[in-house]
Formats: sequence, structure tokens, C-alpha cells
Amino acid sequence: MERASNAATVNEIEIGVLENLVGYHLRRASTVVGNDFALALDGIRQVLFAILSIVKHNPGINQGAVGRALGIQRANMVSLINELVDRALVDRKTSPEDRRAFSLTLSADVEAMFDDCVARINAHEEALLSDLSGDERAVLIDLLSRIEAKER
Amino acid sequence: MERASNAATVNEIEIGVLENLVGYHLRRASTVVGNDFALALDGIRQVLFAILSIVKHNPGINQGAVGRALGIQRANMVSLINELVDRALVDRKTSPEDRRAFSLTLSADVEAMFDDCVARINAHEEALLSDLSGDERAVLIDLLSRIEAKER
DNA sequence: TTCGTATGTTATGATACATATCATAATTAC
DNA sequence: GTAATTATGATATGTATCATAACATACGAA
Repeated sequence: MERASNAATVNEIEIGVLENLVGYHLRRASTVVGNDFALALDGIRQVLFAILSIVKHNPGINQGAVGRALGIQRANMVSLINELVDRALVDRKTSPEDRRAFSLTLSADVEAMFDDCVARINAHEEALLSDLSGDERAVLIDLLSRIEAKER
Repeated sequence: MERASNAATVNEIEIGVLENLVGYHLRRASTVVGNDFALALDGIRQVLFAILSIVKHNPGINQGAVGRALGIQRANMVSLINELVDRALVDRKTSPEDRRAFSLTLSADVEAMFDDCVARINAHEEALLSDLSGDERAVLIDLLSRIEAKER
């Protein structure tokens, strides 16, 4: 290969206005982190871990509330919770207070597995953010949170 | 509703470790921006605009190179380019230098439409980033770029 | 000329995400 | 207290994203 000065073949591709678009960089960075997360966690997807974290910190919560916290539609929560229940990571029993709803909790013995996930995630984030100082990481999370707040 | 102090019903849901995970916030922020992009652009998805930008700034580029620049697999580029060609936004002709490849260029009269997209995107980003100063936006893009560089 | 590689393509499957509709149960309004 | 409204989980459906494997054709290098 290496056919002279053809942008198609070389690494000198101009991305144009994309360069200054926050949305573009968010997308790319999010994908990079998501892919590395998948490699590091092996089976526990980002969504699944997010649900586990919500359930762990809010025992007895129901599907709809988890979905609302994470921006996931009720309809799409069903199979996600099924998946977690099938894998014995989450216990689902009908709520005593509301017979329509399920009360979700982490299954027994999942705490240790959860902590292991956290350790792997910390290592994975550490690897991806090794170029960023502690201050920079805090600034990043702050800036991202302020964008999240614009959701409608 | 409003059933006493049940986390499931109130807005006081603890997201736990997610709070400090860059990956989580990247995902949420990226989704917020992506959804607003869709509302603002009406029909031109983020990917499609990204491709248009690459083609505009690298006339004659081929599909594979565009995909490499954007992190899109060759196989998945096919239907995306088809879509742009069908909508008369991109011209595709076999490259004179390489009969396997297509030479991609913006269709005639698409420049104006492209500029209109840019204007809408700028307005949409301005709305989402209104809480961030110019410095903060620059810092954000810098931090995101440094994460993107970790792709493997 | 042959062999390895690049390009575009097709097929396929997993995941993500939105919408509409439904039955049941709970809440609110009257 | 009954009726209307709303909430919850579920099912079905469709679109978009993204990865992988396999193929034909064309190019480049040995």
C-alpha cells in the first residue's frame, strides 16, 4: 500500500468541524471506554452493572424506578432484569406494599462478586485515565454531570 | 403515589459507585447529547453527519478510510454510504486509481445543506453547553480526546 | 505468476433504544 | 364507595448500532 499523498490511505484524514464538537468526542470517548469495559468485565455489560449498583444501594427498589434512574424505558427493563435474575445476581419478589411491583435486591453472595466488579472497573478506568490527573478526572465528571442535567 | 420513605418512589435514589465512574457519566452525557442532536437535526444522525464531514474535508476518500477515521467497520459502512447516496448527499464513483474502491465526494449543492447542519449543530451544542464557559468546553474536548487516544 | 492483502459486499447475531398496547393493581376524583 | 385515572410490568415491534465471518474482485509484492 502507501499510495502517495492520498488522504484515503494515510493517517492524515481531516475530520473537519467534528474536531470541535463535544457530541462527537463524547461519542468516541464513550465508545472507547465502553469497549474496554466489556473486555475488563467479561459478561457484565455497563448497563447490567449500573442496574446492580442501583439495586445494591436501594434494596427493595422496583424495575421502573431503576429504569428512571438510568434513563431506561420500562419496556426495556424487563429483559434486563430477567437476565440478572436468570444469572442469579438479583432477587425478584412481588412487593408486599404493591402487588403490581417487584422488589429487587442483590442475591445472597453477590456482594463479593460486586466488589470484584468494582475492582476490575477501577483498574480499567485507571488504565484509560492514566494520562489524567486526579483534578482532571474530577473536572471531567463535573462537566459531564452538568451536561447530563440538560436531559429532557 | 408518594409512599413514605421508599427509595423506589422518590427522587432520592442512590446510584452508588456509578457516581464516580467516568464511563457511566460518559454514557449518560453522550446519550443526552445524541438525543438532542436527533431532535435538532431531524433525519441526519450523528454518524451520517460525521461521514459527511469526513467526505467534505477529504474529497475522493473511500469507504474503508472513512470507517477507519470514525471507528466504523467496513461491513457497516456499506449501508451507511448507501443511505447517503440514496439521499443524494454523497456521490460514489469507482476510483480511477483503484477499481475496487469508491471515490466519495459531497454531491453538488450539498455544501449549503451541510452548512445549515453545522448551524443547527452549533445551536444545539450551545444549548446543551450553556452552563459551560469557553474554557470549560475546551478543557472538556481536550480531556475527551485524551481518552479517545487510548483506543485499542 | 503466485501469494498475501485491501476493498466492498452479504449475511447474521447481539445489543441498545423507542413506541404502542395490554392486564392488573393502585391511587385519585367525584 | 364507585368510577376514572394513573402506575407497573409485560409483550410485540421496529430501528439503529456494532461485531464477526465469509466471499469475489482487485491490487501489491515476492
